[in-house]
Amino acid sequence: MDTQIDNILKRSQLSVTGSRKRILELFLATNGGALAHGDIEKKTGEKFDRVTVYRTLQTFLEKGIIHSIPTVDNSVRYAMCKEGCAGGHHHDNHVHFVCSACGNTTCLESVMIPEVRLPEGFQPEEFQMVITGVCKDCH
Amino acid sequence: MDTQIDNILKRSQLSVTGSRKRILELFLATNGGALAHGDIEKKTGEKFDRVTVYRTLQTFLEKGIIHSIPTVDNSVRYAMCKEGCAGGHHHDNHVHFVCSACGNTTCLESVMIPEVRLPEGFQPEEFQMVITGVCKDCH
DNA sequence: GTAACTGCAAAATATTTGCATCCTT
DNA sequence: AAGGATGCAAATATTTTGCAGTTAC
Repeated sequence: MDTQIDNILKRSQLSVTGSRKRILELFLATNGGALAHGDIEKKTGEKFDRVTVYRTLQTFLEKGIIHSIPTVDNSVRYAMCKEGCAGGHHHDNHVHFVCSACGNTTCLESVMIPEVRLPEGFQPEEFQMVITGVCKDCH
Repeated sequence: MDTQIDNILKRSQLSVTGSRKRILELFLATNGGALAHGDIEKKTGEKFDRVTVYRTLQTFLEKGIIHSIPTVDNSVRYAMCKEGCAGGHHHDNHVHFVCSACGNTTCLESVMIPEVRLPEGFQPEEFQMVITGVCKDCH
């Protein structure tokens, strides 16, 4: 019997392997939160080679299973894509919230990015909005 | 006689030195555009030590002369702060546009970030909005 | 069995730190 | 003159690449 995780991988034509399952599981467990590369190494229990994590993230990114989130600090963070995200093209039009207290990034699924009017000549393709502040857990 | 550049540095209680002037000049010349660390090394004519660039950017950031811009790719980019940005606290509430063709980042000073309504318990402090697409020069 | 994935080693990059020297005030 | 800034060397950290061994299908 296939689990949800297996299905996600198969849908993207990826082999179902231990590390992929573990990492995907972590993303699901984080539930909308964002993970940096370092988080993944820690939270999986340091079982994988760092290289495998890099490659797995890269693969997930290409297949559209996860997307990267822009942050003001250097860190690159990833979060699971919701339905509607096909490989490459994301309709990831919700707001990301970075907590300055706990450092966690949350996808605010309920908050859509509002429309903006761009100056003449600018052709938008993708919108990203990041709000920094104090999240509801650190309040 | 003091130039604009000298004034900016003095206002932030920084010594007026060659590298700082050069880097600041570059930011002014970029006119709202954003620079990645690599751009600065290139465009100044490779005159400085890489370390100096790192430290200068760090200093400018602390003094509030520049701010960092979040991007979806890993790169960290910086742009000049406008008046109203004191050290640490920026009122940098305009939209940033990243061109997928030429790679340049532009501050769209005329485009304000619209208000959004956050879920209960989230206390916003800073808003960042990044739009990716094709800029007016690459159109 | 074959193609794809992983882990190890090592290379290539990027960033930080220490310290002696030089420049700004 | 004194403190801060720079440049060099080197230590760290991060990310990428090659390849042989292993695993999924």
